Amino acid sequence: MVRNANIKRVILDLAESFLQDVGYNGFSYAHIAAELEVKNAAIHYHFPSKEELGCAVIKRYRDRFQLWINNARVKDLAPEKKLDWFFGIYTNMRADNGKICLVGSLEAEFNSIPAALQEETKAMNRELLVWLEATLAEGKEAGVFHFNGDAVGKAAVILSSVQGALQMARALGPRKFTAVVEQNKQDLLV
Amino acid sequence: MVRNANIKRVILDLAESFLQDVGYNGFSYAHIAAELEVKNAAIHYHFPSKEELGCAVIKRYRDRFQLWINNARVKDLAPEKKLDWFFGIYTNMRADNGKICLVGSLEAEFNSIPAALQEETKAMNRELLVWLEATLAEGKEAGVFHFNGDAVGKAAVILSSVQGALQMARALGPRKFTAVVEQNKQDLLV
DNA sequence: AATAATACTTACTAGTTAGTAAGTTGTCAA
DNA sequence: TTGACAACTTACTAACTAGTAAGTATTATT
Repeated sequence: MVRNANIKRVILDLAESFLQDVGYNGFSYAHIAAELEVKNAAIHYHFPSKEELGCAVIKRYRDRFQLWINNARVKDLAPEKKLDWFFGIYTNMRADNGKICLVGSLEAEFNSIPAALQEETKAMNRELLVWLEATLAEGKEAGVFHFNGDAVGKAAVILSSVQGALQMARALGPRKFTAVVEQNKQDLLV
Repeated sequence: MVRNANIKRVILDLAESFLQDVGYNGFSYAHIAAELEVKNAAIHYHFPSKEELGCAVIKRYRDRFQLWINNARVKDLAPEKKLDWFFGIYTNMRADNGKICLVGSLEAEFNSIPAALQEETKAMNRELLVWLEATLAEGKEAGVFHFNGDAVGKAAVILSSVQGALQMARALGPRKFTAVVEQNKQDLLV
């Protein structure tokens, strides 16, 4: 029986969307099943436990990110264009729809999610930060980015601020997120 | 019967701690009751609904913040000392114990919390940001803070970055939070 | 045509959730 | 001493949670 060949992908899409919208503790198998007009057990057939589903979402996201940063379309960009691409990821999460990033969502609920999902979250955050550190160092070296201290500290400020800004946009409106991105760029470039 | 005269305060303390630890969807009346060695219904007696309890936590926090910023011990400080006091609030939340700020916790779960709690969260975030904007503007005027653009944008970056950094500290360790605070200070002062 | 595998549904469990209604106990004031 | 009130407990409900076991229908393979 093949009702939907991409059912596994669609479940992951929905889970990812729910994570960004209501968080890990905010959605259930019933929510996903209802969207797909199937029964709860159908979701359990594809992802036996919620922990596995959550981990699969993050694993896919990590793979996606690694594919992008190793692709020539990003790899060969100038540092300031790389940064624009990076901010674009967060902009495309649509703060205007109240979505936040996966890292922020999972870290906010960190102490009430399964251990395996905590580990995936750690790995994802590390990978994002490592790439940003390298990009900032590259840009400083090239003389296009200007900041005091090392790239490690600056990367932490930028990543945590966009993560926080997506959350802040829920309370204070999506323009708050745009303002944070613009201020970060201004801090680096002027 | 007066078993504990401060029971209401103790419930608020516990609820606040749970919010910072596991989030609104991560704790229940049963968790609070267990800590106090009473039954669930005892908590409902003091706070009929979880929504009211959540709101009461935030109201108390807002009052506390207003009291501090209107107190001479903060009001009369130099801008850079005001900022140190402000960062101190977040440092005292103890990132090393995996705690995050209330604003970040509630905004991460924003789309799955009651409307009244969303409003409290909005008000709290606004008040923090307004104070930070004024302090940054005051410091720039006095020549002790240096940043491009206006205080509104810079305040948004700083506030969202410390909010995000407390969450990031869960995945990458408490030193990540310290690094973000130090980088923010360096960006402003050097 | 028989068999096996896939992708489900039906029906269930045990645990947790917020919340309520009614009864109990201790304290205090008239 | 009586009664009112505060602060509970007991006992419950209806809804939801993740997860499972067994059965069913469709499709692919031999």
